[in-house]
Amino acid sequence: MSEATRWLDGREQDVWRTYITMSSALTDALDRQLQGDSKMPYTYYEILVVLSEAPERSLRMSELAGLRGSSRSRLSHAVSRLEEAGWVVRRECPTDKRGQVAVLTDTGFDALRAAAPGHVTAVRETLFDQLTAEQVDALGQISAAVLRKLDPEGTLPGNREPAPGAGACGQPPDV
Amino acid sequence: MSEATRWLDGREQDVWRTYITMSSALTDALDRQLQGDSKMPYTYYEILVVLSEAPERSLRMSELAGLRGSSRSRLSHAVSRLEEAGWVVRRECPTDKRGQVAVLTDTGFDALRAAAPGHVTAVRETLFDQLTAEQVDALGQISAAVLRKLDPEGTLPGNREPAPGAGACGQPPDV
DNA sequence: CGGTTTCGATTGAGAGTTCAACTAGGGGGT
DNA sequence: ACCCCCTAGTTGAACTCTCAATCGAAACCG
Repeated sequence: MSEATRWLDGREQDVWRTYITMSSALTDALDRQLQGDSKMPYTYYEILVVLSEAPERSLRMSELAGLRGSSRSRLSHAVSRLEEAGWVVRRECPTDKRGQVAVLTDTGFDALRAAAPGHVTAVRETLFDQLTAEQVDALGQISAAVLRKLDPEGTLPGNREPAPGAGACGQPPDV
Repeated sequence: MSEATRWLDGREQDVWRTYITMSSALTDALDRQLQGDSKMPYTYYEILVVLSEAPERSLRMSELAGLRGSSRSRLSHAVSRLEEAGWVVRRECPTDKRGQVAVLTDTGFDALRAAAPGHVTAVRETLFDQLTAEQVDALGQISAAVLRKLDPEGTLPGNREPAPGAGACGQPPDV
């Protein structure tokens, strides 16, 4: 606090402004695409993806929250909403009576399978099709470096080594 | 639509997951820092920044919305909120009776000046301090490439050539 | 064991965003 | 003038997210 602020120089300001504008425009575009085509916000899509890859297509609430870097409260609200849609159900946890387990239903899996192609196509067209192979590599390294700072423990997906079953997001949902 | 979906390969999935996780964690962190230290969400901070750089520290509502890539509705709600805080006032536009002009107040400017150091420090520590000079360059080019696709007309800040008075975001607010 | 603390999860209120109306003023064209 | 349409901006409802408060269940401890 006693240190003088290290302001950004001209180049850094340019990069920052361009990055933050691109970043919000990109998530906006993906959100709109999913909401329009599949009636689900992007954050809910991510929940379905994570569940679809989990064993038994089910996860404890707090594991799900941790994997998604979202608060317990947010997840609780979200799962309530997904339950209304019939895409997820809550079950009691057999080993811990405080716990709840979220399970992806068949309907939810179908909804995910229907939503995936449009989403992946949007990601490919807006992001990967605009970049060279070297830029894709660079983006991966840059993201990993920043993420290490934001999440030193490496609990978020995409941080540290690729997770064991890490497919997802861009893959066709497994049969 | 008749084309087969071009799914992401393993490397692309990794990059995408890492990027999207980093990106949301970064905006979350910045939002939290600003909300905690300065009682304003990041989107409102951006509005104050844009206003502070405009001539007379004032802009038409729709110009402000365009520059920020946000909807008119969103901006209208936001300005209402900023007006309650005493940071912005609305004035009628002299040349167009439909129009409204948002003007940054002195109080608003002081709030911005107070918020800037903490925000810039957070950006520097989480982003720029984690990257090499080459990576900063690469990030700028990657962001610009994706933004060209998302905003072909180049109306958003950070797209196309650096705007005339483009300082902002990382600079000490001008006296 | 009883008592306290911590943990897993939910709830409700408050704030921000989106979307679809809606109001009102400008700008042609005839 | 008049009519039609487009533009600028606002509004309210529905939805998501955050934060603080809450509650029951586990874990810990003397």
